Amino acid sequence: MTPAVLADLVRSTAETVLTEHGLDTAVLPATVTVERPRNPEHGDYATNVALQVAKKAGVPPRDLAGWLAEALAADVTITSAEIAGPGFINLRIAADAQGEIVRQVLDKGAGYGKGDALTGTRMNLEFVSANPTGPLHLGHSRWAACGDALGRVLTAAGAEVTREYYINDAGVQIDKFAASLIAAAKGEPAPEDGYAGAYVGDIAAEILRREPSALSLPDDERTQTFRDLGVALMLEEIKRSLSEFGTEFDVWSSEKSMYASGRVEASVEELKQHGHLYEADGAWWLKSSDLGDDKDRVVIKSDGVPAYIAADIAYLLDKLERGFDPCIYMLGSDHHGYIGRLKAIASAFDHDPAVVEVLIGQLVNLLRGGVPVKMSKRAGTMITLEDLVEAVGVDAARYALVRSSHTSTLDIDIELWTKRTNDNPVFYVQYAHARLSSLLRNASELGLTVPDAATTAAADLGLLTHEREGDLIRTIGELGRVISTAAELREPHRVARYLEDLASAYHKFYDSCRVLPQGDEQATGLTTARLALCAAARQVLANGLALLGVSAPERM
RNA sequence: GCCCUGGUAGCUCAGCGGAUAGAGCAGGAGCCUUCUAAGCUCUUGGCCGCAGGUUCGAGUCCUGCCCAGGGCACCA
Repeated sequence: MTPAVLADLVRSTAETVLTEHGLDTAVLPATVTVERPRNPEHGDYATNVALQVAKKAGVPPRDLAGWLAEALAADVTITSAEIAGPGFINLRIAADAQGEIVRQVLDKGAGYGKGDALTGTRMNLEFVSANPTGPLHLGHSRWAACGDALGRVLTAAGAEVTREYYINDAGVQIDKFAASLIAAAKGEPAPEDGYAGAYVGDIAAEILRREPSALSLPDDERTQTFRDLGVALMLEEIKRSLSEFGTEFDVWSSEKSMYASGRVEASVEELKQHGHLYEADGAWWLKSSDLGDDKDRVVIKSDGVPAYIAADIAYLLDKLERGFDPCIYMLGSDHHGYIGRLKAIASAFDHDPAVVEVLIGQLVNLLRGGVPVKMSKRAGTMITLEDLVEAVGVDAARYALVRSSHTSTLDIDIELWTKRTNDNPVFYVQYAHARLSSLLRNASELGLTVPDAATTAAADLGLLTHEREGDLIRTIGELGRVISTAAELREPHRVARYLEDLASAYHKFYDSCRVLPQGDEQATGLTTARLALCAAARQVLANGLALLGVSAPERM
């Protein structure tokens, strides 16, 4: 009896009950809420459906709850159904019915937890998109971890996801970068407004290694060489950092290519023809204030050069033409002003502005023992992704970044995330997986059969009646809902929190339920059932960690 | 001035309108001849920033205010 099956049972029972009392079944929601109560005394599951529909149905909630409870209690899978409070129904599930959750995990394996809530949606997920003018810093790291995890979660919920990185390889910042590289190559200090940091010197040196005569080229060619090689090398390094961080992209889009391919010109022309652009003070403006934005935006500057937004327009149109809905942008809080203009652009192309979905991430601070870490060897003042990974490792870095809601600022304390105790959530969760792996290895060494998809039928899961067993099974049963909720709300941190609950449920089970026989004891049916539960718990931990891109170690 | 995001235990943070608001850490007291003690158990600790409103029911939704961070370019 999975939560979804239980919800269906409650709904269909409610339908029957309403009909029997001559009431309209249309008042029932499409899916009724069945949740695990915080207080275990309130049962295994509880439903508030009577409270929800009583008013619409025109009956007192407790009366409706009473009828429903009586009908539910008649089902063989339900051992008790009691009315509580204003009209909740608290349910207890028969152990063998509940054991079906374990069977389902073993049956589906790595696929357990996947759903179809988002099946049929083609999503574009753009994240990181850091300028190729410097290494990835902490803010980018947050998006690398959250974006990657969100991509995995959305995919698990059935969406078709394209992960995309937009390379700002055109414009003024790139020119400044090139100028900084040239200065560094000459051994001169960085120009004002240029890029400092040790990496500039490294890249300049690499350019000179590849093109020893680069400095003596004519000005135009020299700038061109340093710009192109510099961007290529920086991008290479960014890609390597991301790859080592376990974050992969499907599509790398280039701002420069938006111009080269004529997309910028074409999309601007299209806006003109639709009457969304007007000329004033020698510039072309997008009439975005008519489309929900705060103000109008200059698209073509009075000197005839397209403004930055021109490429954004071309790029969004490109995404829309590729058929994505929604187009998700993960941006730092300093870019929240983008929301209005991006939605305005979508509107200008006759799309629902809701096609543009912007997630705004707050800052990340790095601390050591409560003291802010300030300097980075590499980037001068910024702390880089590689600094973070060097300090705590990939698993802890990813987990720390994805564990909290991206809407709140985040403090990551190096001291905490390198601890090997349960202060450190990633170790707590990984330890549960390692502990389970060890237990299952020991079972095999004892010659015991650990139930799998093929042999699960032999296990009598109705023997799992201990409170801690039930709690662990029901927690395992939540993965599907956690994934669909995390996907729909775009909140991958829910997966991490869930894993901590699951690890806790497992550790508590482990503490009070002996699995393997000791001494001269013989394995019993309970041994087999508990091994099945352990195999399922391990699978679910592994599935959840995979969604976060964090490893599930066999040993620690 | 306008916009965005926070404000929940000493600290770091959960909490998709539900019951007596949670976890970890920190403080206090316990549990290893036995499957990994990187674990578990008990315990101390709350005007959920403030004030109204909607609701059978508000930490959660709405309005106003206070505080903190960020943003409001013919920059990218």
